[in-house]
Order: sequence, then structure tokens, then C-alpha cells
Amino acid sequence: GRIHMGHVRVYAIGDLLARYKWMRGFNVLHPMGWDAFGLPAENAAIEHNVHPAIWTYANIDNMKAQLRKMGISYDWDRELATCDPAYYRWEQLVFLRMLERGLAYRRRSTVNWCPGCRTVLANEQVEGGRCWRCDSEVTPREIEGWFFKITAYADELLEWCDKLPGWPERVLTMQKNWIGRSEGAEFDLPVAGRPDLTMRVFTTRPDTVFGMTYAVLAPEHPLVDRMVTDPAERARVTAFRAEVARESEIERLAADRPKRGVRLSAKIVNPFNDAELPLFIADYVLMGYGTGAIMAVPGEDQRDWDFAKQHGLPIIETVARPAGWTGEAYAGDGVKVNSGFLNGLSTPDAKRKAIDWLVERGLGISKVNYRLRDWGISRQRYWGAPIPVLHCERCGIVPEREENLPVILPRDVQLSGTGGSPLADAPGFVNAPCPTCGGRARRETDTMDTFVESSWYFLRYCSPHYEHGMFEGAAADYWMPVDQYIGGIEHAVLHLLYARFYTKVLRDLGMTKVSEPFTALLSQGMVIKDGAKMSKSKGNVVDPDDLIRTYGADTARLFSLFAAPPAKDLDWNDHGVEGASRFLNRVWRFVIGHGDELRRGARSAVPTTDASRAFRRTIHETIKRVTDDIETDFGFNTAISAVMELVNALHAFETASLDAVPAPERAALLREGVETVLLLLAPFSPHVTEELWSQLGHDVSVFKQRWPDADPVALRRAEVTVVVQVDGRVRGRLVVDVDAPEPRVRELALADDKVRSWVSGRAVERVVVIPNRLVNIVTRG
RNA sequence: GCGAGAGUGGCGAAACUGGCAGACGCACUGGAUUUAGGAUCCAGCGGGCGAAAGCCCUUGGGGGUUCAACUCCCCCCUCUCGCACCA
Repeated sequence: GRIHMGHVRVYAIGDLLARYKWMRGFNVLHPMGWDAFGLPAENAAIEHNVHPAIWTYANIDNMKAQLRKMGISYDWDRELATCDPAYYRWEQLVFLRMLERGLAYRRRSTVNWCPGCRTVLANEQVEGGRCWRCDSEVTPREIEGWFFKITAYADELLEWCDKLPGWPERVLTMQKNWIGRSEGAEFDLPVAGRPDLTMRVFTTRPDTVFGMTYAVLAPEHPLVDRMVTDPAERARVTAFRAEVARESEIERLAADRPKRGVRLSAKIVNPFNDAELPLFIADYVLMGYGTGAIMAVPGEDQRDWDFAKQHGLPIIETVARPAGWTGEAYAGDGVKVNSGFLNGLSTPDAKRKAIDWLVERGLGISKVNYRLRDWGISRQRYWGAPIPVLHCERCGIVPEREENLPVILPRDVQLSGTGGSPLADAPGFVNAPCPTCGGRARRETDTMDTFVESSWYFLRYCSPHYEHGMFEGAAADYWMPVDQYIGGIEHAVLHLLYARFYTKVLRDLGMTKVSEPFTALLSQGMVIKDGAKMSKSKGNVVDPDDLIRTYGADTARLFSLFAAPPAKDLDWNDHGVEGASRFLNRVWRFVIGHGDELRRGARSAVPTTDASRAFRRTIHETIKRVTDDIETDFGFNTAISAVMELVNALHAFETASLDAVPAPERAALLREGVETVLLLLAPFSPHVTEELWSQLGHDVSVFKQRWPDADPVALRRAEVTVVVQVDGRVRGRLVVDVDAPEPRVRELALADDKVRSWVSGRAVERVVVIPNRLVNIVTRG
């Protein structure tokens, strides 16, 4: 509803880059829009009895006003809001296309159910296993819902992780791990005495099959019901299932807690050696991964080891342990032992041979599995884009006709936070004729996950008012992919993976040529105050409006860029803001105070004194530093400190040059220094610099100037200071010619009085010379 | 728990590819200016010892590699983000 310092920070970064690229001559598209659907609006509606649309648009007005005060250079002509039917109609269309191609499908899945409110809860609405509103115990419930088949793109998403050099490595690593590709085998375990049943398992370690001492089914596995016939056993299973259902997936997978399980009366057979083995259901096996069933090899898997120890099951080692091994399960590679026809092979060879053995007998296949699951997009909520399908009594699920899009979200719906999907209570919306047979049908009442809207908005920005499709091909071809995306690290897997997936789907629908939406990604850190994330409940918020009122937008922006590098968390400190303000005032006073002299100064001057040359070198070193900092690693904080140093040098030169430098030369150099400061500072603090630029007599905006280039002549240096170490400790310094030959530097270092006093009485064993930098004299004795 | 990061003065931080640890800024101290306060300017400012020159110690903790380690390797601690219906 209100912008906070986190927004100030991320938008200051974006605006800095936009203005910088603009000054470098690029055509920059710098848009802003509102990801407006979602749970918060619905909660506000319930709490304050205001319609989500009214609440949302009021917030948009607020935030827009605040952003304008910050002076961010957005192209407001491209503004969009995702809750606008003119926006979401296109994702409804894409939904239909995905439905045709089987990329959108319906299946059952488990949700959080509050029996008190009789509604589905988001994870965020579950606190300690209870409903945040009514405190009822939340139970799992199976419901039908819509899914996007992101798993069909798992391999491509993974491959592209290695082709995105502009992304932070840590984000790519998280995505790779999230996709979690693993190669292995899938095969059947016969159930003893039940020729009608087999249990299919997936393993990444087919080489360890001879170490199988038991097998496990996920408690929810449908096979369990077919195996368990005895009423007493059935009761035990039911009780265990209820227990497991109360645990979160995180708890079930936690490696440091006892693994719970129930032994079934049925037994399975290891096809490799016909051994009859016990079968369990256990919490650490999930229905959602692999086949929901595993062969357990405690010798080589720590989870299985823990379970085996707790249940007194045998452990067989099938890989020779490395010398000195003291651990429990050994997951590494090695030579196979206790493994029948695999004995003596290496782990990779044994994997291949075991798979061949299965394939030859028709018992199993080589299989790749992913940790990634399909994307559940159904929400039993009001404030979202309607899913454009109908349920017909006769025809079943029928897509809405394209010409009937958009399916508009109705306005008059009562929101209570209880009961089923709010749209189900809007008869005008729900009841509609079947697009196929014209008979009675009910509209889908689930809405789409808001991550769907945020998966393509960047494409819409290319042609935000286009009415014949999601976006105009030519415009998207011109602008896409996004050259610089900026967002929080919290988006590392979900949003950023969904947007990548959705872009690939649009490509395969022939709508765009790009395979990846974002060429470069900057993940910025959070804004922290007093050791905690800024939040109302902690009472540590800084309101950007107050800050802008007191110090102006330029100061707020400058400080948020100066206080920390963008990828790091920023620790907010009111005193620091004071410093940024002081710096801008210092620049202001200098320009105003020297206005006449600066305006008189010539455009360039050849420095004739040492002081002039040194000052001009500082100017051009600063240009180089600031440019490199922005270009190579988003080093905005060090870029600002370089400009601060230049301003310090400007003051020093102003004083030192009074009598020492001819007046025209001094005026020209001061002007070059001041104009450089303004140009370099312009993307950081646009208002002050623009004003001062015009005060200097320019009538064209500072942002229409070329970004300065460092003059190589000014950068040239004759001498450097070289540090001299004795045994790794600094004992002196030498001023030598740049690129002085090594033997000469070595000789000078050894001849230095201070160095000699440290070396005397010891033998020089070695002298390390790092050109233009350092000499280290290593002694013995 | 799993996956991914981070940890440097009183504080925010800097340090190219392994090469002077602490740039720049804040806070603080002293001085100048001022009726006073504010603002501004000058100087000092990691810790210990010292009058000073200087010496020793110091980058979460412990080990290692190297002429040289904030940086590379191993073990440990703490904090942050994500974990699929918050977005």
C-alpha cells in the first residue's frame, strides 16, 4: 500500500542504470506496473470491508504518487495493472492454448484445509499447524485443481542455467538444485505371494541393489490399500497416515529426527537375488517424488541407515569403504563388494550393468527423475484472473471460446474468508451456457496463481496497449529479452523459474523468439534496521515520504546506493542519510560559490604545473573508476565514494591552486572537475545535478550529455610507490619509475636503509618482485 | 532438516587475478569561526605498548597451503534467504 525503503532501494538502482545507459546513448525502456492480484487485497477486503479493486487502485494511486516524488524516470505511458481485464485476458488465451497442448491439466492434489472456516488456506495462513483466523487445526485435503506442466521443460530450464552468464551464480545453483535432475533406474519389485501386484521403485543407485534389506512405500501410496486387508493392520495404517498428514514436508524430510514407519505384513522380493524382504510405510518417503516407493539400502544411504538402525534391520555394505572411513552410510563411489555379478566393478560401471540386467529381462528401465513438480495454479480465491473453462453436465470440462474472452472477474462478490471459492457464490458468473452444447454449465470458480501474471508482464511492456494479442511481435523482437532485471533474492527459484518456463511456452506457441526472458539479473538485498527487516510490527520502518520531505529524493536515493553494495542487505542508519545530504550540499555550495569562475573557465586546458596534472589525473581516474564500478559489478557504493574523493580533491585543488596555477588554467580545470562530478553523479542524484548543470550555463539537460570518457593522456603516471616487505612484513616504501625493470627494483629495495637494518645478520634467501606493487625479501637465520 | 548466501574498527563498508587490511562515509574527540546553537572548515580516530620514531596484535572460531591469505583448502559457530497456496 505504501512504498518502503526496500522499494526506494531497488528503484534507485533501476533508475541509476536506466539513466546511465541513456547517457551512454542507448534506447532505454524503463517501465513500471502493478502486480495487483493476490491474497493481501482479499484480506484487506475482509478486514476493512472494502472491495479488493477499490483497495488495490487506491494503493496504486498512493504508490505512484510516491514514486513520482522520487523522480524515477519511468515511462508512465507503459504503465499496466495485472488486475485489468485488458491485461489478464491474454493469459486466459494462453491458458486455452496450453490446455490444447496438454501443458495445462487437471488433477488432484493436497491442500491445507481449515475445517472451521471450511476453506483452503495458503501456507502463509497456517501458523503452527493452525488457521490464522479461527485457530482450528489445519488438515490436509485432496482437491482437484489446475496445473502447468513445467516438468516438460525441466531439461531445457536446466540446460539454460549454464547459458546465462549475466545471472548470479548462486541463483543458478539454487535453480539447478530446485530442478534436481537425477539419473537412475526404475524397476518393479514383485510382492511375495501376490502375482497380481508389483511395487515400482526409482533409485539413483542401481549399483546398490544387492544391499537392499527392506523397501518402503509412501504412506499415501495407493498400493498400500490393495496390500492391506487385515482390519487390525488397516487400523494401524490409517492411524499412521493421520499422524503423517499432520507433518509438513519439511518435517518429514528432516534428517535429524527419528524416521517413523509401520511394518506391513506383505513382503517384497529383490529380483536380483530373489531375497524376500520386509516392507514398510514411512514418513520419509514422499508420494510426490519418483514413484512414491523406494528400495532401501542402508549401507549406502544415510536415511535408510537411520531407519534400519531404529527398526533393527540388517545393513549390507556393497561399496568398499575408503581407508579410514568412520562414517555410517557411505554415499561415495568405490569398488563393488557383496554384489553378485557386480562385484569388482566401479560404481558407474555397476550402475550401467545393473540397468542392462533389468532392461534385458524387461523388469525395469533407465530413468531420469526431477525434484521439480508441476506448477499448481488453482487458487480458491476471488482476487485473481478467472480460469477460462466451464464444467458442463454433459460435455465435462469445456474451454471458453476465444471470442468470449476475457472472462471478467465479477465485481459484486461477498468475501468472508470462509466457505469455498468466493466466485461459487456469484450466480451471475457461475451459471453460463456450455460453449459446446449450449446446455447448462458452471464456470470454473478457481482463479489463477498470481505468479502467472508476473510470468509475462515484461513482454506486455513492449506494447502495453496492443489489442490484437498478448504483445506485438515486432515490439517484443525489438526489446526482448530484458537486458537487466532487478529483484530480491527471495525470487531465486519460484518467480524466476516460472517466468523462464512461461517464456519458453510462449516461444513454443510461436509468440516470441526469445527462449529466456532475462539476460542479466541483479538480486538486491533487503533493507534492515536495528538488526531486523523493516516492518510495521517491529516499529522500525522509515517512511520514504518523511525522508524525501526532510532531505529530498536525491539524498534518499544517494544514501540507499551508498550504504551497501546492491546485492548485500542494507543496514539503515539515520546518521548515514545525514552524510549523503551533507555531501550533496557540499557539491551545491561549491558550484554556486564558484559560479562566475566556472562559467568563465575554458572547455579544456593543458596542465602546466604538477598540481594541475595531479588534479586532472584524479578527474580522469574517477571517470574510469565510476564507469568500471557501474559496468563490471554494480559497485555503486564505491562509485559514489570515488566521486566523493574527487569532490575532496576539487576543494584541495581550489585552495592549493590560488597562487600556484595561472588563472585561466585554474578556471578551466575547476570547470572540468565540477562538470565531471555532475555528469558522474547525475544518474545517482538527478535533481540536484540537473539544476547545477543549468546553473553552469548549459541549456541542454545533463541527461542528454555523453557520459565522459577517461583521457588516457591524463591517466599517465611516471612513478609508482612500491611496498618493500621483509619476511612478509612491510618495512619500507620505494618510489620508482613505472615498469622499472625487476633487477633495478630489487637492487633499490635491498639498498634501502630501513630494509638493510631488518636484513642485517640474516641471509637473503629469496626476493619476490611484483612489478609496480611490492617487493618481498625472504631471509633465513 | 535440505538448498543457497553472509560474517572485516564504535557503525555502514573498501581491498584488482593471492600482494600495504580498514579507501569513502557515519559517530566520536580536539581546534577555528559564531553572542549562542546549528551549519561550515581544519586535524585526529582498529587494539596494545610508547614522549616520539616505531614495535606487536587484529578480517566469526580452530587447523592447513604459500615468500605472502579477508581472499585458496578442511572442520566448527552464528546470522539471512528459499523450501512449491505470501509474492
